[in-house]
Amino acid sequence: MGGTKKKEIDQQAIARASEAARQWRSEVGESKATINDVAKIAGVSKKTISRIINESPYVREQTRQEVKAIMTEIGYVPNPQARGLNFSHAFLVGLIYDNPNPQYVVTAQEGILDALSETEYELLVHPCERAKDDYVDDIRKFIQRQRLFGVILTPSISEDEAVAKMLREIGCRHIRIASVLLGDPEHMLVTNDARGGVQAAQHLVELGHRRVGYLSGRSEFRSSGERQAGLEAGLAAAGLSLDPSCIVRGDYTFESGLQAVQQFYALQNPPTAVFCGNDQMAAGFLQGLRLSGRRAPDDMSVVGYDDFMIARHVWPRLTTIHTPTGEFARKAAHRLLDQSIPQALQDVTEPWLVVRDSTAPPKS
Amino acid sequence: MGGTKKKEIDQQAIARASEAARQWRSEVGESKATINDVAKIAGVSKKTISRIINESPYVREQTRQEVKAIMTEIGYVPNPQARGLNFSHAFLVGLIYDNPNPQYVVTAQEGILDALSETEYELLVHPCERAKDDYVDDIRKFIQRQRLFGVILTPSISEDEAVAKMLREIGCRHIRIASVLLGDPEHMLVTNDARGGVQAAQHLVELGHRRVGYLSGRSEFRSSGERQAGLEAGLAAAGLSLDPSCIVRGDYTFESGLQAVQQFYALQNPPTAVFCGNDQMAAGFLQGLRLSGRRAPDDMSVVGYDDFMIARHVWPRLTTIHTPTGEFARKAAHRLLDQSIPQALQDVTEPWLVVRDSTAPPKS
DNA sequence: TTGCATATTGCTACCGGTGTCAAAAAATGG
DNA sequence: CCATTTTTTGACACCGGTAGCAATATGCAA
Repeated sequence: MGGTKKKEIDQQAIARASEAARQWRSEVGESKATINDVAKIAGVSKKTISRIINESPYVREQTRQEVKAIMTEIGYVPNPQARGLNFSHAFLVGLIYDNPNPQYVVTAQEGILDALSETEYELLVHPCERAKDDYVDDIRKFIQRQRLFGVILTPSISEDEAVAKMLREIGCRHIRIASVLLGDPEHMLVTNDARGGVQAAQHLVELGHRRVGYLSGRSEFRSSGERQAGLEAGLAAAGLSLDPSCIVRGDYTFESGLQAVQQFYALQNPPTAVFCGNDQMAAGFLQGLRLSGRRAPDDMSVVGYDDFMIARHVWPRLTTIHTPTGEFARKAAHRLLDQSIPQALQDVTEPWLVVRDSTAPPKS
Repeated sequence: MGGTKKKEIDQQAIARASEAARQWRSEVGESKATINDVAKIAGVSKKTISRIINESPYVREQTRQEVKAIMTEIGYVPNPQARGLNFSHAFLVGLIYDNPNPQYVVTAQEGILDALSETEYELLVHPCERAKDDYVDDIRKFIQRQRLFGVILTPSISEDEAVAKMLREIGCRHIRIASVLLGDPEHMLVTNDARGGVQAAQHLVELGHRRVGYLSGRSEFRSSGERQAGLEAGLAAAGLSLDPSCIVRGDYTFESGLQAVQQFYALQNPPTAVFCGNDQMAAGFLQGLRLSGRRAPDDMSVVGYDDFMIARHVWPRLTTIHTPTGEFARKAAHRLLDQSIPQALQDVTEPWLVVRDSTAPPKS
């Protein structure tokens, strides 16, 4: 042991430092220590402690170890506010979202928190309403007030160029998770929803469907358009096409899925399968089928998108496209903090198909 | 107008101050202003500005208005980090949760954010795992590192006395949202789940059910016990009782609801109605019924708890107990910040029954 | 007009860290 | 051994605010 450094480390000195810290703690009690306390105990200047906190190379290894021992002993943690005051940013990351789906929000949140867990950063959540006309300003204030280090945006707010412009202007670091590349790739993480659409199309085509409908989501969400584009591409690859009359407008809610059933069956030539823009609508669609005395997949095959819990809770359980939301969120956080992306996340770049019970070959 | 104050306000002076601010802004550009800038423009010391920020009464009304005009003009916002450094707490509130239900988390979160929206506080989220053996320490570090102003806890972590004890020790303000009164009422917000159980019982009794089962949730959650106790009390009021054999253990997940069906039907005398500890399990229960060729409410009535979205998404739609989660969260936030509770929230103290399609009189 | 109480305001130190730059200590070379 | 270079360290100002207390301004009674 030892000898890997230029100098031998004086373990005794470290033990002595540790002992001094223990004594300090017994004298002062449980009060939270500051950098000054650590400096006093270690008998060095606070600047040296600061260097150790910031992992500066200009500290003798011996000194570093003694101070670290003291820090551990007295449970010293640098005050992020004081640090932030100098760095002109807080050690806080913001999550800005307007997605109404709670599962999306929580999943993204936990992904980010997971990436942040080993750092000194914490997560601030900030829902926003694009309906309000001052939402861009609201976000700006949120960032500037708390001097955020950076923000992560999720659809649909991530797809809003007005927000992106504002972020550029105020010089706020950011990562946008969106279904398609919009601005500087540097700031984007693309979920590639068109690929999911293609897979849905392939699945349905393989089952033998020739006439497929699409239930779109809210137009502010690019994802809806991307998923549709993917569906069209997938159908085209099989020599099929998406009949415009087979496109029904939804808004990503359960209710819109419910109502869409009537619209599809009002067509003179209804499709045999419907690809829904998300699971919520697909769940509503299934309920709508049942309300009209029909059943999936016997009367119509249904494919969802997202693979959230609801997909397994409905009956029949939904065939859907799985989006690795949590993984994307983790990636976004790592990117935001300029960390390397863990190997396990490297490969996660695309959605994939999950086949359950809501799809089958067409009856006729 | 005017004259309500002892002194007349010199509007011209205010206009002049405003003009000076405008000029400063045009000279300096978009850089963010500090208290020093404001002081310089106003021609007073920064302490005076500080007084105005903190709404000290020891400022001449004239001065206050001039300075406020300047602040508005240059868009000055005090740096919460610098302020926090003095107040020895950040302007941050933490939400500590371990509830696996995304909808619960998001609803609570948005309730808190709503209450916080008019304040200078922001919300930090912190999920935790009680399974880990250092979770109390983890929470403590979270609070101390960021110098949180206070925290709001939700079940089940809110029902953990070890955490409450730690919070008391480190002197951290906190509000615990729980189903039953546990510690100091000062720090508790009680959702009164037993009342919900009573209502479920009453509903089923009124429909004519004489034999009712209970599907319990995870034992760390007091809510499960409370809901059961309410059910028992409600049945007792009608001269009925909860047969211990009719109590099946679940864990609040969909899957446990699914599996519970078999267990109830394995009884030699199955109940005609089952009260499930939450909606997720009730949804699973409905699916379990269907998988075994049965239907609610024909073969069995099912009541859920929470009234989250899932209750309307399943088929038949769930009769359930509505918990005003968001309102409780808002209340908690107001209490934490020592604000008065808005009138609209005053009355919201108890859950209520929502009748949908999963309950009906027993067949036989 | 003076004298004293009260209302306003500013000076200085400090919260807990970091940047700059120069000094002190240690290593190197001849 | 001394001069020179490289490492390590510390003194001091400062980040953007707040606290304590003294200083100044103002009001009012006498």
